[in-house]
Formats: sequence, structure tokens, C-alpha cells
Amino acid sequence: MLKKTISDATIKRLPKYYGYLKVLEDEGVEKVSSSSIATAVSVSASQVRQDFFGFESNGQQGYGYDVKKLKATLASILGVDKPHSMIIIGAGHIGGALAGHKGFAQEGFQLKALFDINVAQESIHGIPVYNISTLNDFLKENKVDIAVIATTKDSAQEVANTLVKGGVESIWNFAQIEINVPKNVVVENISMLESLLVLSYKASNKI
Amino acid sequence: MLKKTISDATIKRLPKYYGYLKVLEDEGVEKVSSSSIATAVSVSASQVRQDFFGFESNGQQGYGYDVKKLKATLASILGVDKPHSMIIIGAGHIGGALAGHKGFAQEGFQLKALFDINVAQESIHGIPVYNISTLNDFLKENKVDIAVIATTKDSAQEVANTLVKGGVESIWNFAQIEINVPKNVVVENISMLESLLVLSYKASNKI
DNA sequence: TAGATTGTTAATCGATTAACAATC
DNA sequence: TAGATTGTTAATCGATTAACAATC
Repeated sequence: MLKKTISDATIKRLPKYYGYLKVLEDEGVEKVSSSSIATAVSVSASQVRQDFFGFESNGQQGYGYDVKKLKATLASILGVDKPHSMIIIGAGHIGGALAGHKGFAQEGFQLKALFDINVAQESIHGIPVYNISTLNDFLKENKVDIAVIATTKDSAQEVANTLVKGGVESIWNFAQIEINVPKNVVVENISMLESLLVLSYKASNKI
Repeated sequence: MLKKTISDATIKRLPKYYGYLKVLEDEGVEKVSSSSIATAVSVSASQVRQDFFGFESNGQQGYGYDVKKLKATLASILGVDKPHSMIIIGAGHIGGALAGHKGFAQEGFQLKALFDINVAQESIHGIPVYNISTLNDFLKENKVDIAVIATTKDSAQEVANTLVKGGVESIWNFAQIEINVPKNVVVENISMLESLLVLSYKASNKI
């Protein structure tokens, strides 16, 4: 484990770099400089190089970076060089929207099922919807890499407990509440309301 | 304008503090200490006090903060002490889910309409859906505080241009692309894919 | 009063920017 | 070769933590 640990600030930028490299690859561009990446992602060129410093970026002085190689390196760091199985708990507005989102599958996130207390429809966007009471058994029979919590905040912690007990180690939490999990489980929270409030702040406090 | 400017790092935490104060108010709690807030929001007590330093937090030594007063102060700073009119461009999965989200209205964000190139249904969750071709006229006749871009990335910039021309000064952008706007317009980006990739990183690089 | 807790300054830590030698 | 651009160190900047006097 000689790998230098990457700072949180850097990690948050890696998906942006990765996204831009995908665009370049689609356009057939073969090389790119730190300053082009910087412009595209609204950071400084120095920061791009500093972020890349510590992992093998395959940069060449006087030339830049090979788009394909750099994209592959970032994919590997971000863990999207291999597929992830995924389930969604809560088949409401958000859960349903996530199930319909095409972009996740493109990165190898394979949605296997949705779960809800109330199975209004047998499937959403082709993904089966099961009763939440069957979640426990499902987890015994299927390896789930990532579980999405898209329930109300009232049931989020209970759902998290079931997931953890069932061996899930990565949780993407859309519920408006902090969930408590053991140290071996990673959680990424996403709060639309918080984002909207930040926008509201900016709008209200313009110079 | 003696108001000290609040740092970006602090601004991102204000909605969390605000959310916790709402919980306390609902529970009928009247006072709270910086260390309680800190625990609830997973930061240090010192940071809470540092964040509050600079605006009138009404804290009392030896006692703590008055929940109602502090919540009102944060609401005012975040701009949610008054209502905001809102529209959503793109009535797909995400646009529809946002229209169905109850939490926004509770904070005074009043959704007036959705717009789409293809009006599949006249209304979603009781909100009228109009053809995108009428957006221009709508903006002339209605004051829109916040516009949500929930379109594909291909049309995001064009939509942004129409919004800006129509006088919208705050944009909440869900499209997977950076949009360019004049300096007087504020943009808050939210990227689910980026969030998912951060989770993927954490999952793949656990110690 | 004694205990608790804020407001505020100073110290520390980490992240960003600047600079430039190395080198393609 | 000359120009371009990286990798890397040092300098700067900003954010977090620590500490404690003020005071309720």
C-alpha cells in the first residue's frame, strides 16, 4: 500500500475531471493539457497537476496527458473499472427517477431491484419492485454492492440497519437525516434541500 | 453593508444547522448548545461557534442559543424568510420527482410550472406542464425567482440562455454540464453522478 | 456563588497557488 | 533546437482547532 491517500477536496474533483475526459474521448481527442482540463472544470491548472501528483497520471512534459490512459486511470481510482450491483429502497418520486436515469448504467452501476412498503407497480422502467419485507431474503441471495436509501427520514435508519445486517457496505443516502452505520460501511449523503438552500443564500446575498 | 462575508465552507454547513434547529423546534426544545449542534451535524463545537461568529447568533454565555431566534436568524441568512417562485424546465424523471417533492414548498419555494418540449401530461402532481415554446412569454408575464434545469445536457445551455434573457437570476442546474451565464446570475449545480462516483471511490478505497 | 458555555483570539493544519527545473 | 508543459517544491492563503477570558 504505497498509494498516497488522496484528500477529500481532490476526490470531489476527480469525477469532474473524469467527466471531461469522457467528453474528450467521445470527440476523438487524444491529448489534453492540465490547463485545458482546468478551464473545462473551473479550477487552476496548478490544482489539476497537484491533484494528479501522487498517482500515475502518465503525463509527458511538453506534451500533456494521453486522454485514454488518464481516463482509464481515473476510472480505476474511482472504482468504475468494474461493475457494481445496486438496489434502491423507496420507490417514490426520487427512487423512481433514479431507476429511470440512464447515466448510472453507463458507468457500470447495475440496478437489480427496487423495494417499497407499498408495491404500486410490479416494475419501474423495467426494474422489478419488491415488497420491503423481502429485502432481508434478497440480501441473503444476492450480492449488493451499493444500496440507495430513497425513503422518508422516518424509516431511513431502520432500512440502513437491515442493509448493514444483510452485508451491504456502501450506502447512497437521499433521506433527509444522518444515518448511523458501523465503521466498515461507507455512506455518501446527497441533500437536494441543502443544495437549494445554498442557492437561496447566494441569490439573497448577491453583491 | 457591514455584514461580514460568510465563507463558502461555512455556507455549506448553514443548511445543516438550520435543519437541526427545525427538528429541535418541532420537538419543542427551547435552547441548544454549540456542542449539541456540533454532535448532531458531525462537526466540532469550535467550528459551530466560529461559523456563527460574524452574525448575530444571540448566544448567551453559560446558557447556549435560543432555538427559535437562531432558527429565524439562519432562515433570514439563507433567504427562506420569504417565498420564492420557481419553475422547472424538463418534465422527465428528475423534473417530475422534484415537482412531487413536498419539502421545498415547506421552505417557501413555490413551484409555478413545468416546461418540456413534449407535454405528455397536462399536469404533474398538480403543477401545470407547458410547452417549452411558451417559456419566453411566461417569463414576461411572471416573476420567476428560481429556475431548475432538469433537461438533457444537450439543451441545458440553450435553456439557460432563454432563462437569463427572461430575467431569471438564480438557476439550479441538474444537467450534466457546466452552463455559462452572466455575472449577475447565480448557479448551483447538483450532480448525482458525481456524488455516486465519490461513493464508488470510498467503497473501492476503504482501508 | 459555582458551573456552564459563549465569543474571540491565537495556533495549527491543510489546501491552493506560484514558480521553475526537468524534459519531452 | 526551441517551445511547451509536466512534476514537484516552496510560498501563500484560508479553514479548522485549541484555548481561555468574559459572563450569564
